[in-house]
Amino acid sequence: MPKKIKPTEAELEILQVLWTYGPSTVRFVNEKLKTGRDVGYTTTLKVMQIMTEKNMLRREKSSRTHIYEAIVEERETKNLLIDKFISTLFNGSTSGMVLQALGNKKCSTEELNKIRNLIDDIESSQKSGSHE
Amino acid sequence: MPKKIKPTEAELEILQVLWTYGPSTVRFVNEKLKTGRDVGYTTTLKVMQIMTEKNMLRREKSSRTHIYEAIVEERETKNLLIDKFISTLFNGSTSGMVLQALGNKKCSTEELNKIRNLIDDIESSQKSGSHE
DNA sequence: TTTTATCTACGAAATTAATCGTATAACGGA
DNA sequence: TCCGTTATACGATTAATTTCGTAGATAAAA
Repeated sequence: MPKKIKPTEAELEILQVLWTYGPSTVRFVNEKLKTGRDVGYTTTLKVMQIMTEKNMLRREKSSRTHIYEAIVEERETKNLLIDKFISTLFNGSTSGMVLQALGNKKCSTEELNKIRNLIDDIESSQKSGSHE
Repeated sequence: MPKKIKPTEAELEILQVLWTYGPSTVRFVNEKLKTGRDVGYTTTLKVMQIMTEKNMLRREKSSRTHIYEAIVEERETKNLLIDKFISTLFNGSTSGMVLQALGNKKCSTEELNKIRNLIDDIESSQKSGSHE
């Protein structure tokens, strides 16, 4: 099998920064984290070093200031996390979770339309049946 | 403010059982958990006792076999968890998460229709504007 | 060239979670 | 009544996570 992906809370925050902004320095990541909560520089450094050991990040250390990049794939990782979330909290029902999420938070009309279009796509491709 | 809800993994599993099946014994909950993974009876007991101390569960101890019931409200708790999930992993974009969830897992046509209907409802109530 | 600021490395404390062993009490059937 | 089963209580351990202080190296500024 490939690999077990089980990032901790702190690791997820860091991954999200790296996925969003691309390869970054510890300083940059720490600044981003600090917008949400209080966290020291060396704390972030340490976690990122550990993540590198775990092969979740890759590090470019040619210059004194290292640049970190996420190795773990964004889509794949998030899919796994969503799966787990849904199976633990919604007895495996994707629609159950989606219904609650949509009922809960407000989306713009535009966003809702995007979702509707996706649903249309899924349904039509299901009807045309073809694949499995 | 009301209360902080931050259940651990193990606690969430237990809550989900209690939400799904209603007030239950430790034995029952443990049986349910064991369908997914290996976990000892006293482990489950201990966690449920701790949850009771934390006021997440209420316990009826009139008979020798205690009955536990979730105090924390299902919808509210799940909303908080979804919020956190979305803000950590999708930079706060509900639609981003929903799109990925739908793209990821398969839903039945019926489920997709339920979602579509919900979207319709939301949009029409947004147009009629009225409230707030 | 000093001094000051900024990095990484590293160790280790503090916290939090999860797991289980053992003790003890109560119940139920033979 | 006696024994095996099933409960809860509780302590303790293990493991994982998070946090940060300090040291030493390098760069930049004065």
